[in-house]
Amino acid sequence: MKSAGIRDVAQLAGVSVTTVSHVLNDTPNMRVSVETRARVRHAAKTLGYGPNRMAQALRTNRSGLIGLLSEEIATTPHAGRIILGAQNAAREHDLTLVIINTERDAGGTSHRDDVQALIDRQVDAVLYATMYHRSVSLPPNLQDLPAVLIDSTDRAGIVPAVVPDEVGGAVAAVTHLVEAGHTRIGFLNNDDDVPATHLRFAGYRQVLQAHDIPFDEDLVFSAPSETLPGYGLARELLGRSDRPTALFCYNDRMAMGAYRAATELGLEIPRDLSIVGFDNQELIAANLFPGLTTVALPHYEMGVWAVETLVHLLHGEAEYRLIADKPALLDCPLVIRGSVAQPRAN
Amino acid sequence: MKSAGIRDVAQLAGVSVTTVSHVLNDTPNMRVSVETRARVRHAAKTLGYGPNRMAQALRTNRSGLIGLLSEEIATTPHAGRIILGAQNAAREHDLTLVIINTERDAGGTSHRDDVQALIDRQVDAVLYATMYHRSVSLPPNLQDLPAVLIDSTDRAGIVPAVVPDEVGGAVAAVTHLVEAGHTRIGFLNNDDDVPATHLRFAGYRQVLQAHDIPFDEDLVFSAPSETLPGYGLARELLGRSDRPTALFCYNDRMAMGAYRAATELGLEIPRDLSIVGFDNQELIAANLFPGLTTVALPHYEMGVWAVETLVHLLHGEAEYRLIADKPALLDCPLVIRGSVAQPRAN
DNA sequence: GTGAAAGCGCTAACAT
DNA sequence: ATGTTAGCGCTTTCAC
Repeated sequence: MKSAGIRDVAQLAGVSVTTVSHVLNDTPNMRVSVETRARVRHAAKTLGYGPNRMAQALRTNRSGLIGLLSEEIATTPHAGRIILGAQNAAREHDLTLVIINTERDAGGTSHRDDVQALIDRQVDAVLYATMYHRSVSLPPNLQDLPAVLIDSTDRAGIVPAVVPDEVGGAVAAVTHLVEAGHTRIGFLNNDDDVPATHLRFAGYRQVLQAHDIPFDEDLVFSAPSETLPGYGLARELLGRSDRPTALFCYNDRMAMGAYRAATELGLEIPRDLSIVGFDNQELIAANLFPGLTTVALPHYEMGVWAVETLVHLLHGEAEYRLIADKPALLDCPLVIRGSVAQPRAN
Repeated sequence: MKSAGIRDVAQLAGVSVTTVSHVLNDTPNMRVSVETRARVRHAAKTLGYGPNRMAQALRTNRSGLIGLLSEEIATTPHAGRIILGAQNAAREHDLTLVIINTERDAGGTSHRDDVQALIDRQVDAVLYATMYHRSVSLPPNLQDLPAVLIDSTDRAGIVPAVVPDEVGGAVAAVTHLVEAGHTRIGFLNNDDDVPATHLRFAGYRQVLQAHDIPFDEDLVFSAPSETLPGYGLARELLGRSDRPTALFCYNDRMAMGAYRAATELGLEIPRDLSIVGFDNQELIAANLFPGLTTVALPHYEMGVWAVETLVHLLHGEAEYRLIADKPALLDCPLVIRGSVAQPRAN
């Protein structure tokens, strides 16, 4: 049994397909009597009618599909949260998400081809998500379509973008430490030249300054943002006689390294050393002991924001064209677990 | 400028739309001269022609969309790997993946509704993925469509399914330990009544038996498969005077707990204690020190397998209807890092 | 307040 | 070897 079509509904309701279409689409200023509407709605429900999206798409030239071009879906749970947010928001607007994975930093025309694949599939718009916050130059054919960037900014400043409020997150983290009573706060930073490196550092300095704590450059170390380098840095920093009482780490992996260093040095967390991380990677943060207090990245929220913005763009709301100017900043909330306490009285 | 249609190509090539359609679709036993074909192809390329998928779908009643219904996309990286595999395989067959997230164990008709949402969107088939290996009963409306289960089996045995070869993975893990010289091997098992619990245990016993190592039930402990319970179990098992020289852990999180227990007891891994995990959660396994030797779950491969099977199903290849009988088992390879060594000579 | 009919871009049965 | 044409299921203009 093939599923019901609009004419089946029309027939059952004893009206024309036109009327059915009007009623079911709530066509603005249609003129259909209340009883007729009820009859049509009832007939549709009885038959379990749902419109054929392909026919609709063909006719209206709107597929209802939105493409999500994402880097490295597989590597981190972050992509999952973006997808989830985007997909939930899409459903609200009766849009469907189609996903294409793309290589990071793939050479040549790879991204161009991925965008093309999406265009070939008649997507109405595209979401372009990178796996860490950075500045990108977009494939030229992305210009043909409404688009929104997630977790990166358009080098050319044309496409609206949404990124985490890195500074705000770092401020929240370091403030938390300061409010617990710490004044000697080490910072284990990333050494890549990416926005997060500079912005989290800026947040760190900002808090010190706000609390009149002198900035001490001997407390700031940089290395690749992995567990092992984090460990190495922490060993060094914590081995000193004037060791800091707290550590702010660029990310949870570095914090994991710091945990190990602390353990080896006989420092108990949080009694002897407070630590806060960044990224809120559940697998790490929730499974360390004690649980790592860290800053969450708003991946879910960025997914939602991006779809909402796309919807506005699709509706042609002019003001949204302008928001490309400045990327939207989304809150990075602090997630408190058990790795922060007052510094030990000396 | 709206994109070229088939008649533009026809006009440019000086042929009819039929011919263009035949040529571009490589329609079986069409009769078109070689020169004409070339002319058509060239015209298509010149115009940058790509068929309108919506029109195609409407006409052929095949959308080229396949729905992936996945639980908890956001929670683990596992979903990402399934998506990636499925998406790569889909692209090979010119299929597009549309993703819907669904709640785990959602009550009532929720899964039914999710499947319906996919059907409403004219997907040709659906992939149904759960986040851990188990047996499920499927929403009734899934029967209307070709479907394949990923990481779970159909209680009713109707739908083809693919799951990890848990026994094989456990065998590989424990064999690795035995071959390193261990004979007292503890097992930290999950205490949930899920297939993996029983199958990994079966693999463990199987290896012991194959090597004439007597099974000692005092070496097997169960608890929820989290870090903290893993820690507790390991403390207990390793605190004994006749402690095992190696631990096989149900998953990497429990192994992470075991690492902590070992550290606290002054046991150095792998010198004093060898550990093997399961799941290969990179974030944990690669970031522990030393790196955790563990067993990888074939999520990517299951995604690929599922799409390939779906394609066969869609082509109506009868034999594939039968494979629902027995779920396909995919290899769980051992990933060797640094947590296994010979037992220390006494 | 309602309906007839054109047509979105394509495929495929049927002519020629 | 190539062309004509109906029609997929819907929206929308226009007529009544």
